[in-house]
Amino acid sequence: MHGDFLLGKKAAVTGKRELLEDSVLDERAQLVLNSIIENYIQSSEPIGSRTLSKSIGVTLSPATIRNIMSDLAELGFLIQTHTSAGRVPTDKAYRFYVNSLSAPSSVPEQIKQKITLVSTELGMQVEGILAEAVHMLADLTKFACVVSTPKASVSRLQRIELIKISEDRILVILVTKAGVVRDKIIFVKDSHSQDFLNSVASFLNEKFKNHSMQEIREKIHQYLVDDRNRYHDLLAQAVRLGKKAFELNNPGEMLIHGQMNLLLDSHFHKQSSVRSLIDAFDQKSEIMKILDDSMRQKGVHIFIGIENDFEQLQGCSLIMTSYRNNQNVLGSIGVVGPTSMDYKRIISMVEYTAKILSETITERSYD
Amino acid sequence: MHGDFLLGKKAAVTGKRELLEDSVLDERAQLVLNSIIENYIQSSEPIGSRTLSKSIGVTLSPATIRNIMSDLAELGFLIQTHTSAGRVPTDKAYRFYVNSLSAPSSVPEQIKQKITLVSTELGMQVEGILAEAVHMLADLTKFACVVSTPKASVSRLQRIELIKISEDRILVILVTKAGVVRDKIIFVKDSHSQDFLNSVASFLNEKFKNHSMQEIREKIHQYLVDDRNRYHDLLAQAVRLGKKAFELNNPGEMLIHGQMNLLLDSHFHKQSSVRSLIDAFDQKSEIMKILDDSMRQKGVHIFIGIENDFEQLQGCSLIMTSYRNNQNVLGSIGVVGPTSMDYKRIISMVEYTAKILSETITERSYD
DNA sequence: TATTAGCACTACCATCTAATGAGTGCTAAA
DNA sequence: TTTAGCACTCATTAGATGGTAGTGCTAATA
Repeated sequence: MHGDFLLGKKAAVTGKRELLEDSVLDERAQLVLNSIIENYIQSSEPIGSRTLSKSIGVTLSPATIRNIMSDLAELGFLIQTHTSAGRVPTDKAYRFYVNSLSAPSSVPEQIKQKITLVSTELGMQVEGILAEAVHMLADLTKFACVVSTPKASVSRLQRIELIKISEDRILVILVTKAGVVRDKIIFVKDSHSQDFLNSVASFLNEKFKNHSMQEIREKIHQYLVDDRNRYHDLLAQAVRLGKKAFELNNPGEMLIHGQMNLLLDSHFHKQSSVRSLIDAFDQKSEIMKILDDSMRQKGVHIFIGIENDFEQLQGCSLIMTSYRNNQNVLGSIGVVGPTSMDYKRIISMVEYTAKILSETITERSYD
Repeated sequence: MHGDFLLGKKAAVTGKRELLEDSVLDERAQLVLNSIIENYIQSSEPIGSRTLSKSIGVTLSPATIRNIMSDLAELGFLIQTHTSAGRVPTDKAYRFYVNSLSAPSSVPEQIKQKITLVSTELGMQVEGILAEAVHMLADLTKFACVVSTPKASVSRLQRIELIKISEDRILVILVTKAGVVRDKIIFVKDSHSQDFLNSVASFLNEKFKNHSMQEIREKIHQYLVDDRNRYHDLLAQAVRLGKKAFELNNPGEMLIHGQMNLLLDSHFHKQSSVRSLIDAFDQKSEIMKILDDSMRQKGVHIFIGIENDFEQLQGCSLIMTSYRNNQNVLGSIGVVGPTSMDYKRIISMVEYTAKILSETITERSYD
């Protein structure tokens, strides 16, 4: 009865025990737990036995529910903020809830209409489309939203240009099939004429067009370990410049939007873990790592609270998935929100947005 | 005795009346006013007569100070939040205060050491340097910080590349002397071979290198209004493609950092004008306009609260100045903070940062 | 045996009250 | 012109209070 969604790292490790406990929960306990979670997602207020007894479908007296709740609390699914308060779901409860979602619910037609990327019409590049997507998803979910720009290493070369900037600097421009333009400067010892650079560039273009950056790096490495003297000067130079040009040095970028939404969110507003979240966003690298990881496997990835390796994110949940063109997985997009978010809704939105994003980028790829 | 800083728009309009009132304030009143302002900048709490009587250098009894305060309130320099509270400076008071700052105070050596841009070392491009600058300034001031990327229109062409993407799409890459790489896609009716595009590009490069985008647009316009038939086919095509390629369409970008700082700032925390500020940042266009404006005139530009044309910014103050390379003014950088910010300190920091930024970018310009 | 009703108990929350204190304005004296 | 003194205002704080939503436990019930 488990869902399609992959487990977060921590959850995956403790998978067996959870399974065990899942089966320990009888049907009624599951009903109560899910009901509490859904109520809490709506209201952000602790749920009491009386409230639940009314809102739940089946007729169960508050007392009965209290007993069940007490059991659930003992199993670690619920906690009380204080003695006489209602119960609140734990991260473990959310994990249980998410796993029990059988299929990703479809996005309501009304929302679907809002998820469209219009920037296609303008002569907009990939980065512009990503910016629009991240903007839209943040507005729609009212949480923070992140997207990683296409990894250079996986995408294929469309064209390389070498432009002489000064005696010792060359501007390298890489255009990938995915529609991303990357530029960087390399430093050289010997001065080259622009004409020479043009020859080198056209050599590299001829040789490496349509190859992935990864492949190109490997091939160049090959050339270099081969006895260099066999090649004439142009080739040797081309290879040497090429090595520098294709070195991956930019760690990949990431766009964020909607951090402010989190600050205004009632749930974060109460518990003031905001500060650490802000730091997490400023630091970027950790979130980048998570985005990278979720590129590697298919499907939607969910990290709930404590499951996050990065401590400062342990107060919230992340929902991530990858986007692609027709050739490669390019990057990932996702949402950062409170652990008490409406998983069903957000998951479907992230999924659908990634789908639309993939389609849009595929259209604009240079193939 | 007025300072070097330009007045904000509103203030410039009402300049005469202010001058009049300035002279109405006798020396003692000025002392009291400045003292209140500086106290308030420190504490963010309304200042009472007794407190002031102690902290002020001269010996003046609370009663006397009360009389002076009462006058200042009548002139619109102070307000009370409620009957029995101390006095708080108005925007008008800040304007008076800022105008009375004789010279920009120098940045403490300790801070100067923190204001350095290290990204130069890496093969980092202009945008990276700007990102670092905005980051640093935000961290230093603990407010929000904005910077506009170099305007394409003012900077000079280093090189243009045309790359065939598909039958009807051409990727245009513009490299400017300022070190900015811009790319965009243009759509064409007739298909061209890459060889043909190369000829066109080399023609445009030869013809327009070192000219500003503005000039280039004008020249192309000239060609077009001349009788086209006089030119042979290549030229005609080149001009037509050039027109599209050099059309300015990207409205200019802007980088923001440190919005979060504002949310945590005690002063904004109290009065909840935060929401509108967030909107202002999301909307970008209005802030962009202010950045643009402050490119046009030299010096530091200060907009205090109500002086801002954009309503949602009327709860805060902006301090802006331009940065440049050795050829042109490229863009501007500045800080957005509460009206009760420490103007002296912030102004000097913005100024110094802009200076360092200009130097760094000049070093990296392609001349 | 599982469920439910009843009851005592707990802790939060909003409301009220009174006391405190920082501040003002005004008037009269120096 | 400056200052001291006094009455007054209003925000803030601390206690006290009643109400409410919740729990756990026990005994009765189906």
